[in-house]
Amino acid sequence: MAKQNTVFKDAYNRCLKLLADTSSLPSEPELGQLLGISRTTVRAILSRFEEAQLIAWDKRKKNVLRQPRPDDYFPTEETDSLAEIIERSFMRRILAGGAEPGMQINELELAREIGTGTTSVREFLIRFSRFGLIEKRPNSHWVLKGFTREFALELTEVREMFELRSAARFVALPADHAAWEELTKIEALHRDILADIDSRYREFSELDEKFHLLVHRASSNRFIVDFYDIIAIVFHYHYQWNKTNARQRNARALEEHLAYIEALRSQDPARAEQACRRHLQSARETLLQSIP
Amino acid sequence: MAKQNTVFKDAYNRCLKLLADTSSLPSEPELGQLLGISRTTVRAILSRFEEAQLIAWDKRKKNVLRQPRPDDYFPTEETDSLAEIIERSFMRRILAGGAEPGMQINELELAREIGTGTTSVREFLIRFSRFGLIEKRPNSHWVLKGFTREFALELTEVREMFELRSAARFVALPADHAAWEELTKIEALHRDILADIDSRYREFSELDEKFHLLVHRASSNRFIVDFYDIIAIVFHYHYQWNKTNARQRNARALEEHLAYIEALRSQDPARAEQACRRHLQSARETLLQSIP
DNA sequence: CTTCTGTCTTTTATCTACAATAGACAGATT
DNA sequence: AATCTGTCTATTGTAGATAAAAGACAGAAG
Repeated sequence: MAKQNTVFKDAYNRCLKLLADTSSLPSEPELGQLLGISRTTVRAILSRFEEAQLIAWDKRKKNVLRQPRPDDYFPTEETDSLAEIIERSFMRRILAGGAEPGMQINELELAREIGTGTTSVREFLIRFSRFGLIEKRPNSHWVLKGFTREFALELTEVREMFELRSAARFVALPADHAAWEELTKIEALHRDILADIDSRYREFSELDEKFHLLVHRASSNRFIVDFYDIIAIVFHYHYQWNKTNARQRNARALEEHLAYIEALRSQDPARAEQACRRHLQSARETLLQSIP
Repeated sequence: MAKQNTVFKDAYNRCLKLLADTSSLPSEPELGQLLGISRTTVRAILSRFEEAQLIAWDKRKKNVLRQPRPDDYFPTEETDSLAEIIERSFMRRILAGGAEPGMQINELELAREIGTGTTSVREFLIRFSRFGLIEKRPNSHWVLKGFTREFALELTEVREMFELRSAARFVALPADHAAWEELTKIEALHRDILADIDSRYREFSELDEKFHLLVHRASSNRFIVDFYDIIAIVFHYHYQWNKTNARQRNARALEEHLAYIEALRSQDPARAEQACRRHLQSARETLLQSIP
């Protein structure tokens, strides 16, 4: 195989859902827009729809013949891009599995294990190296630096610098900035989850990422915003395999977020800084506690 | 060609210099250490030396037969790694040439132009993307974000945060830390260059990088240290193609560095901060002036 | 005359192949 | 006993090939 057709399969699945709601599909360019793909792929999907007797397709007419059945969908495993597969597989090895710092990482072995070519693994490692967890020895292997205490401390140090600066910018945002509206939505979600914490605490992780990213964006600084990727990925995977006290931890963070949000909304720099510091402090402690 | 033998050629050239100083070469492992290469490559070099009648090689005896001549060396163009070639070529296009923000970057075209395979170009772009100057549209081209005023402002904002923090750490370094000794050496170099500024001002660039890297290292934070790569590469290439007032600019920076170094050595946090701020301020102004 | 479709070309994502380089091991040498 | 060399194997860096996806353009349809 030269290229996985995951774009096609994923868009096909999403297009099946669109199809469930109408009696005829829109034009090819419009579908492309809607699904975020090129017309080439749109046409591939339409062809397949026709073959599967889902639509009757003649030029501009794309009439729906029947509702999609569950077995019309491609299995979800097939819709993940190779990069996602490699990322998950790799993160499991280094964050969940007992990966010792100093361990060598072998491109070929990794590729064999994941069942892909070396090129993709290599490109993943290059992209991943900016997270500071691995390092390349030229003409030789990669070295795992490990998800250690020092790593967590260095990460949180920068995070705190950046988030404090971003929070300071946030309170100075003009009243008509879209971020305020976004903040309101996020606040409401916090209250929703908190009201039903026992069954919904798992949704916190995603919300956390959204909230902090919103704050970081206020910095209008690409380096600060980009750095948040590192934080997000580390927290995402780390807590995914480390669920001790998840309910309690998330409940506390939700409360802190609410105080933080209120402080931001007050537009008082000192209050915002204080609330931000308090939350970052406890986030840091929680992270450090969970590292052996 | 599967792999360029630049490691071999570069090490060959360096080994020729070693050969000029002795009548017999050390053991293979020792040579490997000295040149930073594996024994396989050492043996390849020794074989070639033998062919070129430079040495008589029999097991442990590697007697020098004659002094190397200029034409024994490989031309320097052949000793640059592919990554270096691609980097230079690319940086010239985007920093020197009139590259408009929003311009599309095409892997295939770039590869053809440089005369290399797409894989290497692709990997370079991935590595380079962390500098915030380009961005990938998945399944499609890269977009040049451009070396604009905003870029410079965002870069310097983070730089200032990081360097202030690092300088604060520096003054707190224990007296026996190797950084102090390094600082003394760097200071001496500053004075040397300043004493003969008219003919040596071009050496500033390299010294500047060394000095600031030393300061950043005091942070003991990999993210801060790694970030300095971005600053270094941007300044390096930018001033390489932008030499207006280079002599004057460098002289001023040298003076500021000396004040900054003295402040660091005083171990007084307030003085260090002040000197650091002053220098960063003028570095920022100089950079912004040079962007249209 | 604007938007759509059919067709064609170009580029990207990925695999495979192979020379350069690194690295391992056993026997030779000091 | 320690270090070195000869030989062999494994991995990396890079090119080239190919299917998937993007994108360009002319003619068709509203």
